[in-house]
This record gives sequence, C-alpha cells and structure tokens, in this order.
Amino acid sequence: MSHPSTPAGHAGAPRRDPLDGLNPAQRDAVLHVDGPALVLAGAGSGKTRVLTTRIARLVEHHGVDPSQILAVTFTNKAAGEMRERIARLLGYAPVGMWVGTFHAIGARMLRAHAHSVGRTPSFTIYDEDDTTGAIKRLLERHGVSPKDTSPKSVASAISDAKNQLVPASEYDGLAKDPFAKTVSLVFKDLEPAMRQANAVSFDDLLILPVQILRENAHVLEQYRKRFRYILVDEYQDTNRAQFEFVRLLGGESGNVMVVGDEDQSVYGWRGADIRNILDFTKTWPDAKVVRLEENYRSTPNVLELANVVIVENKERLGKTLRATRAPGERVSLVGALDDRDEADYVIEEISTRRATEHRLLRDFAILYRTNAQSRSLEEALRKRGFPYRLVGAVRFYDRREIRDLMAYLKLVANPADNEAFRRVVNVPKRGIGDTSVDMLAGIAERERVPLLEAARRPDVVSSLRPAARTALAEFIALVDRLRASAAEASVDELLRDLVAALKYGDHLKAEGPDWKDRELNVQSLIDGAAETVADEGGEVGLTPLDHFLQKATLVAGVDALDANADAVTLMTMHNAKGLEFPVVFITGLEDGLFPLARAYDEPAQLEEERRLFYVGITRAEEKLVLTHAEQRLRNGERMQSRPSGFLDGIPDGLVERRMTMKARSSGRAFLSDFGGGRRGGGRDAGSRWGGGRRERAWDDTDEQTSSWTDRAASRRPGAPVSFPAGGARRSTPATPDPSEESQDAAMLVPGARVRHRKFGAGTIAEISGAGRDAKVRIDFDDETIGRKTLVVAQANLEREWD
DNA sequence: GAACCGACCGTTTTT
DNA sequence: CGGTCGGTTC
Repeated sequence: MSHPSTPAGHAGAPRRDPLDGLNPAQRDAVLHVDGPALVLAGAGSGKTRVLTTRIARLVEHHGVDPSQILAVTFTNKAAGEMRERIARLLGYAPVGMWVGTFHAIGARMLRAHAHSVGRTPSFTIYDEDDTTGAIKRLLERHGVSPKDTSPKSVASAISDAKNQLVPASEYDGLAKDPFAKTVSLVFKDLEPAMRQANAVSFDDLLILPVQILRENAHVLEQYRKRFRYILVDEYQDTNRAQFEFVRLLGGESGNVMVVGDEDQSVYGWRGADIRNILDFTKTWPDAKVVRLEENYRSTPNVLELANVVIVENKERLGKTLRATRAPGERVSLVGALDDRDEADYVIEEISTRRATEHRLLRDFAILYRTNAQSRSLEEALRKRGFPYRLVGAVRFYDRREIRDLMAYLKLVANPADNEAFRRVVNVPKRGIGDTSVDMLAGIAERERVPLLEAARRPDVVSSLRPAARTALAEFIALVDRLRASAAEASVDELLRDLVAALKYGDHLKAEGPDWKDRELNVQSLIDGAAETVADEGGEVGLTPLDHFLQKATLVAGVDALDANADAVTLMTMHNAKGLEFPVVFITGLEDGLFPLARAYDEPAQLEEERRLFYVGITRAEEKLVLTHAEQRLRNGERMQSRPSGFLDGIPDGLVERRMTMKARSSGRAFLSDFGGGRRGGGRDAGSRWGGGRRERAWDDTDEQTSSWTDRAASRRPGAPVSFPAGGARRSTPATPDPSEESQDAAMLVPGARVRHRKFGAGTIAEISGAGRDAKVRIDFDDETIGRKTLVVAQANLEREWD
C-alpha cells in the first residue's frame, strides 16, 4: 500500500525519527520491549502515539513480524486509525497484524475454531435484539409470561453473568430469588438453543474464545506462540472475560502492554471492571508502570477544571494532568431557562464563534448524557440551517429496512438463524402470520431442526392455506437461490437480486410516505456492501457474505463518523471517548440528568458519572462551555431541575458564569444568586449554593429540590410544573388535586403496609427524599426478596389495609 | 391474517 | 412525546 500523500511514504527521503518530540515518559513506554507494562495515560497525553510508535519500533528495530502482534482497541474506528498510523510510521502497511476490538478479534478466533463450540464458521452473530428474542422464546417455552418477567431483564442478567465468566451451571447454584431462578432456567437452555441456530451473542464472542483457550492446551499454545506482543487500549473498560482473554494469551512471558486511564472508566454498567486496571500490577507484579500526565490537547483552564472535578473520586490510582498549552479562554457555565433556550444558546454561540474565530462547523461538538437530549439541539440546528452529524442514536443498521434486508442475508448465510427467519418470513407481507410461524416453531422444536428446515416439510406445507403455501414455497426458493449464488456473488449483487425479487421498492412505498429516505438507505447499504467486498479480511474459507455480515453486526455508532464532513457533531459523552474538538459544549448539567438520578444511591455509580463528566471536559481543546436548564421536557413532561451537583465543587474564578437572556429576564431568585457567585443570601437556609462545602451526603439534597420546586410553583401560579408524589406521572396543574396528594402522602409513613406488583406485601421501613425522587425502603414479607429501596414514583405501590 | 386503535411503558450509557 | 405491544374488528 502506498501513501503518496504522506511524507513517510517518500522513498529515500530520510524519515523523521519517531522518537523525536516524545517526552521522557512517552519514550519510556515506547522503548519498553519485553514483559508486562501498564501505561496510565491521562486524557490527551498521546497514548495512541505511544502505542503506534512502539509497534513500529517492535517491527523495525526488534525484528518482530507484524503477524506476532495483537492490538486491541475499543472501537473499529480506533482500530482503523491505529492501522493507518502504524502504516505511516513504517512507510508501508504491515501484513498479518491483528488490530481490532475484542469482539472483532473474538469473532475471528471463533471462526477458526467454530466446530469446537458446536458452530460452523458461518455462524451468525446475534445482536442484542436477536438474543433477547431467543430468550423470550425460551421463557415462553417454560410457560413464563414475558409480562411478569421481561425478556430484556433476563437477557441483561445473563449478559452480566457471562461477562463475569459465570457459566449457567454455576449461576444455578447462586440463584436464590425467584427472578434469578427463572434466569437460571433460561440460561441453561440458551447455549443449546444458540448452537442449534448456529448463532452466538455479543458476549459469546468474548467468552467462547476464552473457553476454547482454556480447554485446548494446544490451541492456547499456538496462539501464545503467535501473539508474542499484545497491546490493549482503553484497558479501564475491560470486563472480566476480556481480562481473562488477555491473561491467557499473555501467558508467562506476559508481553502485554495495557494502556488506560482509570479516570475514564465509564462502562461499569456494561460489566467493565475498573479493578482490571487498578489491580494490573497484582496480576503482573513485575509490570513496568508508566504515567503519562502531560496533556497536549487542552488549555490549562480546561485541565484545571478536569482536575478539580476528578479529584473528588476515591477509586483512583491518581494522576494529575499537566498542561503544555498556552492558557486560553475561561470555561463558561451558562444557565438557561429550558432545553430549547439552552439549545438556542449553544447554536447561537456556534454561529458567533464560527464567524469571529473563523472556525469550521466540524470544530464544534455538543455533548450530552442521554440520547433523548439531542432532539431540541437538532431542532435548533435545523432552524439555523446548520448541518450536523448525530452519532449513535439510531444506528444505520438499526433502521427497519436495513434490518430486514440484513436478516435476509443472515438467513442466506446461516439457514439455521431462527431470529432472522422470524423477522423476514412475512416481509413483505405474504400471508404467513403468527399462527403459521407458531405452528412451524412447534414442529421445529419437536424435530430439533431450524425453522427454515421445518418449513420444508410436507406435513407443514399441507396444513397451510393454499395462498400461504405457495408464498412459503416462494420464500424458501428465494433463500435457496440466493444461498446458491452467495458462494461466488458479491454482497452487493446479492442485495440487488434480493431487492428486485422482493419488489422491495414497492413494499417501501406501500409502507409509508418516508419511502424515499428508506430507499436511499437501501441504496447506501448496497453501496456499502460493494466497498466491503474490496477489503479483504485475510481469512480463508469464508464467503464475502460472511465477512460482510460480521463487520456489519459489529459496527458501532462512532465507527460511521465521517471526520471530513463540515458539520457540528452531536453525541453522548460515552460516544465522545477518544475524540477531541476545539470547542465543546456539555449540556444538561442538572441533578437527576447528569448525574442521573439513579446514580445517587451508589457511590460507585456516582463516581462513574463523574468520570463521564471528566471524559466530556477533556474532549475540549480550546474552549469549553457547560450549560444547564431550569426546566426541561422529559418524557413529554416538564421537569424542574437545579444545577448539577458536579458544579458544586468548582471554585469561583475557574469558570465564568452566565445566563441566557431568557433565563435572566425570567428573574428567578436562585439563578441571580447563582450568577452572582457562591455567596450565601437570598436562598433557603442550608442551600448548597449558600457556601456549604462539598463533602455532603447526597440524601439530604432531595428535600431542597422539592422545596425549591414548591417555591417555584407558588411563585408562578399556573405554570406547568411536574408534581411530586405517588406515581403522578403527568404534568399537573399548579393546583393539584388535594385529595390525591394527601392520599399519597398518607401512604408514605414508616410502618405502613404496602403491596408491590412484583414483590408482594411489605412494611415501609424508611423514607427518604421527596417529590419525584422520593424513595422508600421496604421490608418485604417474602424473605427471598428482603429489604429493597424503591422509587415511589415508579414503584406503583398500593396501600395494604389489614 | 391484516389493519386499526388504544393502552402502556420507559429513558443511560454500547460492542 | 413517541414507539411498541396487545387486543379488537373486519
């Protein structure tokens, strides 16, 4: 591969020494050759440069064959960038090196050993929906209604177990409460069912390779020999299974270099275990530890804020970012009236800065905690006519038309894929509804064959209506025909064939007015397929279709991010990890939203939220703007909010506080107070803004929230305000029905007997908070349930009179 | 079996 | 508010 545009590609021209310009710590890490190493890399400290330079050195100076290197990244996009940078350093693209996400690498390994876990190399990767669907079917088989045990919660319980490498057999022993028992039931059935469908889940991509490595000494030996050097990026986000994978492959030599930042660990909810990085030196006691603390990305102002924020956390190895750049603008903290006002402010600010600072739209990123927040921002951008790219919310591959066509392809690649079969057997409508599919499923289960096989049986066919009979025959014929051509045809050819045979265009037109967009999506799918065929994965014995499906299933939202487009970027802070922008807005800094309300209970969760804030802050190169709104539309309901607790510890002078025009003219007491700095006065006694220090329990804040809400309500009669208490999940007029309120209030007394839909009867032990955040601790009569803390507004409790 | 309608529900983050 | 699911009707 030649790189005519990169200086490194010029033959003969002396390449700059890659070690030039590295600071001592970076150099230390780069020059490390054998043995384990932990690189604690603060945000913006040049860790990618360290990783790529080290790999290039291993190849160039230590005679390591590229095929002996395994590099794991967090996203496919990061993998692509790493490849590119290594190629640039070397002056050529290395062959045989494995660079990819854990999932992609796991999939690749699994293809090679599919037989040993009862799959063929053409196995399907079930996405979350597919896996949940399969679980739903198993629940039904056990006569469990998906109503009282949601398949999703079972799926996530199983996923948690898998990520911690707890097998079904072991889980069974641990299952105590009724829910866990149900989970266990399904868990045991899941692997056989997945085998039968020749499918694996996302989690399986991690745990099956681990299983293979554990159970086959020779395979393990083979991979250990092959991967002499292992590098793992974003190590703080690895889970137990990934840890074990690395540990196994690392072997005794332990040529494992992990790079991470415990302050940026934000995937605990997905099973990531921050201990992996905190305890790395326990696993490898002789590991070399390098700290990269010099930050090349952000101005001192931004960094100082980042440090102030993160220092509140306890679970840290501890490091402090040191600025290398010249001081820039101060960080702004802006109070807005509501989410629309906030959005308008942000877009206006972008507009101004673009004009006065000659910035491109792609220099701006707007970050938020939850995807739902993108809406008002998008609206404001559209109003202005600013192009934007939205990362993550609805992935391309999640669109219905794409999923349908992909399901056809999956079924073609893997005729045992029952989830795919169910999805498309009646798309477009061909008269094969639920009853027919249920009948098929019954036979398939009895005969232990996939649905598609069952559909071929004569007894099945004869019991269908004539119309359905021919329709089913045609469907099978189509799948068979595509399957025959899949061995040779390219994926885009297959897709074109499929779309024509289904008259898919007509189908889309019949489905609704947005068919033009959807048709365009189909076209991009075909175009994308045409491109994918071109880049070769280097695996043997697989069809282009297999390659395509695997890649498509494992793409993430960020992977699609086009760095060249001149557009404002909108995304969650999770998605922003690893990215940087000259100007960054972090929006929605309000209690209950960021940090999310549910994080209050658990200190660990609150720390994770704070780390997420830290990630957001450190995305900014030159200018950071933090915003919050007084009220916000959430679930179609107006919510009153107060500024995030994260803002409390920020000293005056570090940020410049402002308000939008609307917020100022609305003249709220707390906002003017807020704008004037952190003096006492004008506020309720005990207000956080009244100068209290940071070390305060979170529990005592609820009361203030509600008292403030009440005050606001009384100040502006008639204003729609979300009201406290007892499952009142709607906008309530400022004068709520008193009977309703008192009833609810009467219920919330310690000692009162209540009944919960799922947990049964119990006694209230304790009450905390008020309003929407009110929580009750209940001792349930059922001992297997025991004591639980529930949010009143969600628990739907009934008073039990006895 | 399909189209329509209303109830419900849920909202963190993603490979 | 918006999407999904289940039930009802044709």
